[in-house]
Amino acid sequence: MEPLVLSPPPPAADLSRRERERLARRQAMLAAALAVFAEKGYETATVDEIAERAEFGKGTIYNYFPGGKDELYFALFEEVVGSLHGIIEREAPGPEAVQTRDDVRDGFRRLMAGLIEHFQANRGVLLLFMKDGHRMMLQPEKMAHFAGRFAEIIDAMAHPVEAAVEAGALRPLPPRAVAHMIMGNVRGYLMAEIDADCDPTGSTERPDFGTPEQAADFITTILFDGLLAPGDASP
Amino acid sequence: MEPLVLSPPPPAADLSRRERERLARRQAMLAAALAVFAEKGYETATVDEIAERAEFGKGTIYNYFPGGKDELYFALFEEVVGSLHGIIEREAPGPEAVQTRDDVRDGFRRLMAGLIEHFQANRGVLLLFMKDGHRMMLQPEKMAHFAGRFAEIIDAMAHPVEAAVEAGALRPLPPRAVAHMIMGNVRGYLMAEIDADCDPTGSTERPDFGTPEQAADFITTILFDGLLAPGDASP
DNA sequence: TCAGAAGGTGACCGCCGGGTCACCTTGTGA
DNA sequence: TCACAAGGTGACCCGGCGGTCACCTTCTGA
Repeated sequence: MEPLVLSPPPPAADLSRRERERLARRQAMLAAALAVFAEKGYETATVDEIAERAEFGKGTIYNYFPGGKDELYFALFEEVVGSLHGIIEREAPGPEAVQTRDDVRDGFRRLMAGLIEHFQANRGVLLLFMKDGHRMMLQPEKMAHFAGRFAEIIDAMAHPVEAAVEAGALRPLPPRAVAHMIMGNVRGYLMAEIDADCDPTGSTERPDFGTPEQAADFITTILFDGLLAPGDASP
Repeated sequence: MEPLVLSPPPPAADLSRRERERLARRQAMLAAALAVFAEKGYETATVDEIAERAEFGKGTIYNYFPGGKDELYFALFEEVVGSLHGIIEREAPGPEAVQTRDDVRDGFRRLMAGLIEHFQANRGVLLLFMKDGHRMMLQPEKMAHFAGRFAEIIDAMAHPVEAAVEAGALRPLPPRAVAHMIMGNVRGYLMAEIDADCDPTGSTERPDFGTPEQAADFITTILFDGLLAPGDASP
């Protein structure tokens, strides 16, 4: 079993043994739930299997997550969206680092490499999003919440884009649309990799750039430099 | 209810009335199934609802699709993958139309506009893919089939890319990887549009280029010309 | 008009999985 | 060692859904 993101109790200091154990069990359940959701998708995953994989009785799951399957899923979603947000805030280039074309190019290349590395190490997380991200549009009240969280992430990415546009280093395009594109391409690359892994026949093309750095280079070349062969200045 | 793709009986000529009616009913069932699958996703969709929306009894569905839910889904998938393939084969620029940088740029811009237009008019189709495309990785024998179909689509798109690379109009990058990126960006744009539509709060950014032409322009600019502000020749 | 075929129908079956709760295990303090 | 509390457990309940089939409607041809 992979380690998964699932921060080990982040402010875990000075708690009674009881409380620490309770927290640890909670984490174990979330880890099992992530694995099962990622593998089966929300609908097909069963609480029984989550309980079994976490090595608890089904009832115990409901002690920790009275909301059952739903609550497990949403708790995971929060952790995941939080870590994604964290990576972007931490690794995105600041306004001072996007003044020149070379800087902005390199800044985003590094950010993308970081995202790819993170999600390669935590596939379950990505699959969780990809397989069931759309399922929650069925509950309007939750949809609003998730839309908000996603918007935060896009915003975090759009800020350096906007700064770069203002500095004249990037084309004057809508920053959030550009942020969307960048995120979408990282996601697309990761999904292609996962598809290739799942495909026993090998007819799905495996991206032939193995390391996060190579993948980020590829995406950066296309998105920032453009597909067209270099010649005189672009239009 | 939208018209949906679902080709009206393509070689519908000279059939007995019985046969024509049977075909028409089959199409109606597929259309209903597409609507329900797109709305609910495969797992959540019920055969009862498909039957109800098609205005048939549940048993009748099983007369036409003995395999039940699965068979309906896969029949749809075939239709959809076929139409996608058709669009690409029809609208992709031929080898003679990708010799110069301007030609290849414009050729792909038009192809992308065509894809976007098609999927905007047939949202259900896109959602069908997006929501449940990954579900079938659970059945290895079917997974192989779908991987093959997807590979065909990527291939169809990779051919003009390869020709353009050979002509020196595009950077020398792996053609299939590039094809993947182009498809991925079209898909990403469409998904963003759908997300925005589904989001009642409006906190999801709506892409502010309404027509397929504008959207294709945006994607073309980024993918082909690059995000970096034009200056001296790109690296 | 009627007999028979073709085929649509929905009540019904059985399974499956989310959620509950009475029971029992484990750990604690006296 | 015992009594009690804390809390983990899984057998059980029940609603929902995929799939079936005996029935009935409808259409056809004589």
